[in-house]
Amino acid sequence: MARPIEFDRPQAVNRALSLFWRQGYQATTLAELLQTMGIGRSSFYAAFTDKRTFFIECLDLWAARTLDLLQRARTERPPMDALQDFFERSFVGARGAKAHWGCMLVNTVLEMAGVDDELAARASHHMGEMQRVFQACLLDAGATPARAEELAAMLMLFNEGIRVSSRRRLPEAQHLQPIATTFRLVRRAIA
Amino acid sequence: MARPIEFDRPQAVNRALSLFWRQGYQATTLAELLQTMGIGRSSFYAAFTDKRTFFIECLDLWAARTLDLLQRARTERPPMDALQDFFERSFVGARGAKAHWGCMLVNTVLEMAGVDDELAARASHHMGEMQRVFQACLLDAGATPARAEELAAMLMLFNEGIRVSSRRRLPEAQHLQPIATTFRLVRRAIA
DNA sequence: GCTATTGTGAACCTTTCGGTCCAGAATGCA
DNA sequence: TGCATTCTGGACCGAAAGGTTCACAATAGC
Repeated sequence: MARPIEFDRPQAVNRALSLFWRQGYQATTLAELLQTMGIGRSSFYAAFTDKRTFFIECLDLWAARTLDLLQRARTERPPMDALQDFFERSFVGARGAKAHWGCMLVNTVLEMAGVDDELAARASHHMGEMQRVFQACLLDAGATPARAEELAAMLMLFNEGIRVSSRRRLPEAQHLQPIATTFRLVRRAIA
Repeated sequence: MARPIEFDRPQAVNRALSLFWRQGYQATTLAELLQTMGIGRSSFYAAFTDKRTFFIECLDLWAARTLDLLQRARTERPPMDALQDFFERSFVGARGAKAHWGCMLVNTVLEMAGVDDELAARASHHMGEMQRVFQACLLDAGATPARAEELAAMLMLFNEGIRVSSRRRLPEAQHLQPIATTFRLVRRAIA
């Protein structure tokens, strides 16, 4: 054997993911990626094939993590609380700035639809998986199957809206109040 | 005097606007614009300064037209019907394909936030104007001022969601049903 | 019909993009 | 210690981006 990989792969991926999340695919240049990741060009191409392939890896990772977060919350609290928390966290954001980055899936759908439909479709597919978890939460909360499906579709629409809104940098009150309004209506529709 | 402008300015702007609407700012190249508009490079720069300035002109035009459409509908039907029509039209789309282009304001916010904040803020500002019209419709429909403000914020969130969803190319039923669900809830909240 | 004026097309420029290549450095093993 | 292996930094590349320049062409006024 010879020289092993010298950079911290997961850390480098994490840093790059943040860039893609914040700026999107097109606006993120290779030079920025390399600087953020702290590696050279050839190391990048040796490890990740190319920019587009690497973006897909980041996208899938983001989706897996978000899905996992939602699933875990579902085991720790009442299902509707887990859902509402998930939505509110989209604004407050665990670590400040990320609150304004929206949802990488939504960002990707809007940026790439009509430009690179394969990327857009992949992001859209992950959103479908999220919607299924919404539906499962609503079922747990006692909704009928038909009602759970209907409300899950509505919540996904709402999720998309929230993720757009969170990129607008409005006063925080303008964000949280509509969530409260919506969940009040949804909870009532289940009961 | 000498040679007057030889191309049809409004027509050229319309064609370019469609490109920007569908593909966004970054993915639309100058070469594509020129070909679609049917003019040469120097004519473009003479008439529109540069790509970014021209994009702003298109963005403002899109916003003005959409606002006008909504305002006009408000004078022709009951206010809640005008609103619901506006939302449903976002999917059905007067002329087919445009239904999948979403909302140029939403698209711009998501593409440019964190990349060109001035463009994102301008799009966001126009969305604020739309929200004020939503609010006026709700007032006309008999909501109290406080309730109208609350529901308008919720509808704007919904609008954002719908415009994202419309770019996902899902089966049409998956679109229209959540709108019906939502408006059922909103109408009940007013009464 | 001549001339001053001004819009136009095409060639050109600079920068930056994503991607390739290669010499050399750092390791594991004999 | 020396050799084979393989990862790395940086120079390099062609393509394409947005933007500029300029000679020419078409008009209006005389």
